[in-house]
Amino acid sequence: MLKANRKPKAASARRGRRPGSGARAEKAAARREAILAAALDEFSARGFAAARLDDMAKRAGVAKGTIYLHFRDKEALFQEIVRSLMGPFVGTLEGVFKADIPLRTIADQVVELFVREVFGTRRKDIIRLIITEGPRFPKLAEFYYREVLSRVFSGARERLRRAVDRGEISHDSLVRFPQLIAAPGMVAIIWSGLFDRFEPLDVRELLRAHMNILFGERKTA
Amino acid sequence: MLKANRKPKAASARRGRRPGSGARAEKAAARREAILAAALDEFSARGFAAARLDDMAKRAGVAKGTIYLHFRDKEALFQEIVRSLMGPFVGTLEGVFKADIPLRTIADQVVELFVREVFGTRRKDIIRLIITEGPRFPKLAEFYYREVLSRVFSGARERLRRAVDRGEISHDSLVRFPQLIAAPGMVAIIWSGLFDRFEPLDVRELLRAHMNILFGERKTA
Amino acid sequence: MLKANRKPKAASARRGRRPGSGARAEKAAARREAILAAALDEFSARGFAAARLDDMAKRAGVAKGTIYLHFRDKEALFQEIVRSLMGPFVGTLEGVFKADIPLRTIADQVVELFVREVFGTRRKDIIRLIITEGPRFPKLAEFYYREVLSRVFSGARERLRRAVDRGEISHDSLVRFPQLIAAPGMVAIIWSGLFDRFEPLDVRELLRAHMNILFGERKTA
Amino acid sequence: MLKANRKPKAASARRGRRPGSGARAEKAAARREAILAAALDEFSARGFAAARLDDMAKRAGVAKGTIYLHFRDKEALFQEIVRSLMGPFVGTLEGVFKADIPLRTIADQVVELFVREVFGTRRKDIIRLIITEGPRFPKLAEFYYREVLSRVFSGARERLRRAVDRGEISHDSLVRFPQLIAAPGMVAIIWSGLFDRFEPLDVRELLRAHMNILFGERKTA
DNA sequence: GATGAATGAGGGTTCATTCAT
DNA sequence: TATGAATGAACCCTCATTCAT
Repeated sequence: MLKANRKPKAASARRGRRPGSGARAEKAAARREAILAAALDEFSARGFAAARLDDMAKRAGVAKGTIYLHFRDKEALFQEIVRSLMGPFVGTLEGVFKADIPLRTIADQVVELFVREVFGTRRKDIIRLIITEGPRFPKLAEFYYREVLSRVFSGARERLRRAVDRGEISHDSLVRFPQLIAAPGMVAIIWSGLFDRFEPLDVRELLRAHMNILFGERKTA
Repeated sequence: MLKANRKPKAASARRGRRPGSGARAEKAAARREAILAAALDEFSARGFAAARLDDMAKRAGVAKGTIYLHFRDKEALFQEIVRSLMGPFVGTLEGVFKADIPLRTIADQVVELFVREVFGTRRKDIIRLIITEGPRFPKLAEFYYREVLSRVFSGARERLRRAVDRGEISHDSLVRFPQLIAAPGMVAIIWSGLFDRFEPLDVRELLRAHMNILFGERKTA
Repeated sequence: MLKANRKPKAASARRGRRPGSGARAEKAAARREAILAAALDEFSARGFAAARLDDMAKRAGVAKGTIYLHFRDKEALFQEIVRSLMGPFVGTLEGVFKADIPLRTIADQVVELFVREVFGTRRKDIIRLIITEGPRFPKLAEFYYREVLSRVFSGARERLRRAVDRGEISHDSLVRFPQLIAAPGMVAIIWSGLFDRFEPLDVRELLRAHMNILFGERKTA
Repeated sequence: MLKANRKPKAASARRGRRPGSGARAEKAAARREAILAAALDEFSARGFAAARLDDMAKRAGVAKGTIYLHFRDKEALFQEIVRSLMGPFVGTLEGVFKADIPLRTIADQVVELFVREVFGTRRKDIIRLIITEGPRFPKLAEFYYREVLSRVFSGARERLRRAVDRGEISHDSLVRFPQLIAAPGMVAIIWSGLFDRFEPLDVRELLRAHMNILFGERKTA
């Protein structure tokens, strides 16, 4: 399941199934994952249009036709990458917002989570792909909005409203515009793909500075 | 010069020259602009790779071959769009930073400038294209960094440093990371292309809220 | 291997292997040959630049894309035609020069060989193509010089030197200029493509007359 | 009139015409010649198909459209080059055959004529073009056969027949195949375009050796 | 299921030819 | 007459998708 994911092919191994079909199913699943990983590489490197199924197949160690056994077409494969990688991550973020900890601590954790679990993994590439290819893939944008953004924003807004009520913050701008919290993270991803060679960006410091402005100064972790 | 430009064909009319060659030059310039505008439409709608020169020609009312009289190839045409539209805009921004007005006023003007001169024009599309296609066009990213970003950031940093010295702001985070100022604008552009149909974003309000957080509350202009 | 070749698809039939892959390999080879033959037709008829891959594909009974499974591009296809047809022929000629027979007999055999194996086959077209397209294909000319001409001339010179030593001929002009031996053959090929409809040329007689002048009269073989 | 020709634009100047139209006609003729010369350059360098009218126009110092004022199309221009350059040369050759001099002397003169007036001038390029492009231009081949070859061969045959009658030569092979006389010259032209960089050819020596074989030894001129 | 050879539509680019000026 | 901008047909090559093995 690409690199950013866990539990690879355990499901069938845990239960005592017929070894034959189980092994076959496992192999099929492994292939599917290999294809997804290879496809992400290629999509990231070249963009949707320029990425070649031939290269993905080669990279995944399968024949070109095999891809079509797992995905209807190039577009379906592309969308499935996003689906399979971003879905699992949402829960983690929702958990942070629901934890009974000070807002400032949440901010710190979100920064660390972003740096470690997004910027440091393939999820960075996924988000970049959503940004770069999304305009041409309405269904992808919709999926991402429905399954990721709306849920994350919803959790964030809830917690922020509580923060306003409790006096942790003095205005409701962030409730109205949670985008203001996420914006520097997005910009960091864009920047890294475009301008890092001219002017590298210390993402963690960028985000910390941002959180300090939003929620008040705090010593470095 | 696409839509965001002024003075169409005045230059030749002012001087008293042979009508023939002047009219021809004018028409050539008009065609060039028509091609640029049509190309921007197509690039915006489909992305660089999927945009067809055939469609651009049709939209511009010229033959396909005519495009090659004005631009070496598809890529040169693409880069020229960015060049011709963003270049002239940099000076305006630099002027704002150099004006002898309070930082807070500058912030307001930048918001208005962005809303009116970027978000309300084709420049929004240009920036979106830089974001979406830049990763595959190193030269484009370099041009944009060199001719736009570095100059704007340089002007901004200078003014911000003065603001720190004068006590207009109490920290130097924005000097280190001018990206923090621009981030919501970028996010607004991305958002508008991806999620506006699910959740429209009031860009002016977003940016104002952001400036309020960065530089302190202020009544609406 | 075009028409000048033998043994069609026997190789795989002889051994007892999986019928599938063998048949596939055979078919692939057959297609390759069909493409080469069709391409030679088109190149001969129109010249390199004007020959269309589309026509070759149609003539070979394959799709246009199939050509690119076997040859990198139009030029590679062109060079491969020359390579595959002329290569095998060199050895035959070399053999004649090395045989322990009188020079005059060699001359007769060379005439017959040329008439039967060059002028009567596609090799005539190949040589014509080398003459007509070579100036624009330095690599082709080089290949032909290296793999064909220099080897044939080398063999010829060696035998001619021996002939001088033995007194079979009284001068060394042909050692210095083996081109003098080949010239009428080349002219015959050129003539046949340009002027045969105005004045047909009896190639065998032409070459015999030439050999008679070079090596002395002889009754017809 | 290309380089190999004389008397450029004298015709009109000699007679006392209206200066206006005369100058105009002269200029037109000069342009025509410039175009022919430029076209020969380009055709020689790239072959008929790959030669670009654009380059010819540039090289001739005229606009592209001007070419069409003098020649119907690319093909007509090509044929006209051959026509205008080879025509004048035929008479010279015919004269040599008719002169009252020994056959052996004629042979020497033909060699010198070829080396100086063909191999050392643009006529070499013309002949190469006839060889390389002729197969695709039946009308060109016909013109060349009718206006050049048949006349030259006719003159040569006549003289050779006389030579046989007089006992200057003992066989009639050359009467039947005048090509045998010309062959090394043709081969020299082909060779120079294909293989000179691998193995340069001393054309004069080649032709002298050839004539020595055909007509008997003779000291170098 | 897995393969990869085969397909053929599609698009960027070139360039001979035309024609308004 | 001369120009050269404009045209658009033509063609090479790519690559997503199919399907016989």
